[in-house]
Amino acid sequence: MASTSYRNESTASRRQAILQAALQLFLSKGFTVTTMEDIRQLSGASTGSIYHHFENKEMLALALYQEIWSELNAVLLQCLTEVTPHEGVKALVYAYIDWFEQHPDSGQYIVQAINSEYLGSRVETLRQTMAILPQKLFEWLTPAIENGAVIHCPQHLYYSLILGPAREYVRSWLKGRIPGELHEVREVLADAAWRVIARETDGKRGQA
Amino acid sequence: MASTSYRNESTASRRQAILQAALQLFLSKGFTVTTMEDIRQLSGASTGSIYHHFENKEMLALALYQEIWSELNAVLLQCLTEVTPHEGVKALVYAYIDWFEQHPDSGQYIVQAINSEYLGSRVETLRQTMAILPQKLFEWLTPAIENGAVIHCPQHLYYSLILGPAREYVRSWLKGRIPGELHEVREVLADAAWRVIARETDGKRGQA
Amino acid sequence: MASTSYRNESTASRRQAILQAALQLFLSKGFTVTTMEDIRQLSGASTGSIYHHFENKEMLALALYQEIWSELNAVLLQCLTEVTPHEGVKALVYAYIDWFEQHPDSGQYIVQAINSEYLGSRVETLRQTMAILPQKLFEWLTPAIENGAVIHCPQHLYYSLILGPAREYVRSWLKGRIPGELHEVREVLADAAWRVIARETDGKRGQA
Amino acid sequence: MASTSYRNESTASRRQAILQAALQLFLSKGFTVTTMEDIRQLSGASTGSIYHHFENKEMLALALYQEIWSELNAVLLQCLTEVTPHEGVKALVYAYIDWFEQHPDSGQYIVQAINSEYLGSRVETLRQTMAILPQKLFEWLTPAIENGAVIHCPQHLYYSLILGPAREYVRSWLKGRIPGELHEVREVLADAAWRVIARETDGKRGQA
DNA sequence: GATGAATGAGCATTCATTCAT
DNA sequence: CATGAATGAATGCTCATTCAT
Repeated sequence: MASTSYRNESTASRRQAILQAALQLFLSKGFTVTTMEDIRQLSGASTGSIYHHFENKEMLALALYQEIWSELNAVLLQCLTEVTPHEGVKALVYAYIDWFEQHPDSGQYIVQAINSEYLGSRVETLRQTMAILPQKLFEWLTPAIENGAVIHCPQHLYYSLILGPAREYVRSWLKGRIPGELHEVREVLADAAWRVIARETDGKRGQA
Repeated sequence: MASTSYRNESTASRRQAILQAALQLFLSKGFTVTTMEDIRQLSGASTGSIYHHFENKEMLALALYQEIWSELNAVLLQCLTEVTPHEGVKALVYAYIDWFEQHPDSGQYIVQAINSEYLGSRVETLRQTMAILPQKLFEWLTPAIENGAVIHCPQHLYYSLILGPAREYVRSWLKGRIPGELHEVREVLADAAWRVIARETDGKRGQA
Repeated sequence: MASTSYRNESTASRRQAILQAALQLFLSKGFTVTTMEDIRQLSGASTGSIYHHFENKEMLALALYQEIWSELNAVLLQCLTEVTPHEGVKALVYAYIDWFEQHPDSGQYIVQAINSEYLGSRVETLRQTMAILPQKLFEWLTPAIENGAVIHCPQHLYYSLILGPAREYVRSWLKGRIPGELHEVREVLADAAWRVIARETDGKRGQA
Repeated sequence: MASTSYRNESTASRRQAILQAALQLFLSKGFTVTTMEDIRQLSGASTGSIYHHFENKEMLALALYQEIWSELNAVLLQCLTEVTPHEGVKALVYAYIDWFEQHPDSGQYIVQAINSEYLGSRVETLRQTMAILPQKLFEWLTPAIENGAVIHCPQHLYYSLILGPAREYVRSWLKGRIPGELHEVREVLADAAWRVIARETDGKRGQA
């Protein structure tokens, strides 16, 4: 019983146990079909405890989303401490891909939950949280843009240009449509990401 | 049937009304969230009548799938009466694309239902029905294969080679990811379909 | 299909088919649990046809009771044509026992149905029908009572005295509590029945 | 529990209230005809509460059976603390009869429920529970059997020999077929029970 | 007489949520 | 913070019965 981490009875991890159980159930059965009773049993928490930590089922799904997104976000934000834009961008793509490879369940959830109806109504709440990274990224890139190392384009596009391809690839990989391991394509995607936003003087660009 | 004015639903179409209501609801709310009461109200049928026609909710979803698939199937099978393989294959792709453009709701349903959990258990029942067309297609192609007009390859591949690209494109279009109208790509896809299976004597093949 | 008599499509036997199906189902599943749909399937009749012949489920159970009771009654009434009381009484017991041995299902039904709740409200209707035999029996015995061959006692007791023991025995036999065949006890019960009501001059009576 | 005045049902007795309501309804209307709504109204519990305590209607009937059987069992087991076999056996019969006289409803239920279809499938579950008493009885009798005070016979027969007649009598009394009060026959049945299993030296046995 | 589609009240059961302890 | 009994609206489904053809 005490072997699985999410059934640890310590106060702090009770919340985590619930989130962990919800994650597994939402992924395997879907949000609608998963009952609070399912979550109660798998998490080892009592009904009341679940409602103490989360307002209701929908908010639990939302909290799960935010929890996961924060983790990923933290990992990505750390890349913005790299000294050169080239290194930073490559680190970003590497980190993005590595994180999904190491957390396929969490990754699966944030990829599919955002499109689901049950979070639809709360999506506004998420916008703020999710706007942080693109903003930070732009701020971090600003010096490079100003000194001409990076192309000049609408602010919100940098994020899509850099992580868009990786995101698309990860999505397909999660759906099982792409065999193999994610890290095999890290370098290709990272190089591409840099080439897309780098202002280059030679003719390499034409090959992309 | 039409003699009594207060019967706005003829016996034959009551079943259709239920299927039509179910289709709209399953698409807009999802299978699980849709209640039999929803279907009852939208279709105008009574609870008992729905259960008279369909064993239960799951079987209603299955029947809806089969009904739609049969329609599409009939349209496609008719193409196999074309005199030349070239015309037949092009007709097939045209018909496939046109049908989805004219029946986006039905199309949406059969595309997403097959992957859903609620039909999962009954999918075996569908296999038989769905195996008809590939088989008929192969039989129809056999003369052309034997006289060398069409390439020789494993039997079950012809269907995928001919309709696979169209299917993939339609899927994306249904998800709203591709703007524009479907029929704009009919010709391209139809030509490609023929080129893929045609045994050609000149060097055109290399360009594909 | 035509092999079992109760699925014969001829108009006359349609009613019988329904009764036969109801009998089997009421015995095996019980009245409440048996559905009209069960009866419809086993009888081969349509829903409407069942309701054409019987007002509702309760009345069907009642009609079944009366039908069976009439059969048994007819058999017993015929015994009252025997010339001597002794022969008549013995014939009565013999007929009673033989009928139950030959119609265990019908017998089971009339034995248990009379105690059930669902016929309770209609039992009054049955009283009249069921009062015929005791009355006829008394009338038939009257000459013998008057000439002293048969004891004198309250009118309604003759029936119980004569057929009571056989009835009790048959009841137990039907419940499977008594092994063996019914006719093995015919003679014992028949003799006892006569001895109970016969006015005898010797001392045999004391042994009973 | 008693501190808040508006809680007329203490937590512990809510379950009992449901069982009590079910008992009365099952006896008066029968299991099939009794609805959960009936039970809800009579017990004062909410629908959800009933299902919180009992898995479903069938399991409620089963729990009721076990609850009652346990009570009777406890009473009977206590008799096995009597010092002499003679006293113990008499106490057993007395206790059996007294319990049924004091709890005619509970008694009625366990007598008829065991033969009903709705418990049929769960009867296996009951076997274990019900095998306890005969086993304990045998163990308690063992010394007396070994020292010759009690006859030697197959183990499982002792229970039937001692309580069989009382059980049969109680059954008839419950059906209303036997007038009078149960305790009037306690002594006769208790004496008989002892005489049946006692190994006696004089000729009294022949009179039984 | 026969058919079977249609009806709708009724039932067992589920489940998110509340709240006293 | 934790517990779990309690709540009751909602849901899928059943089934006796009706009725147009």
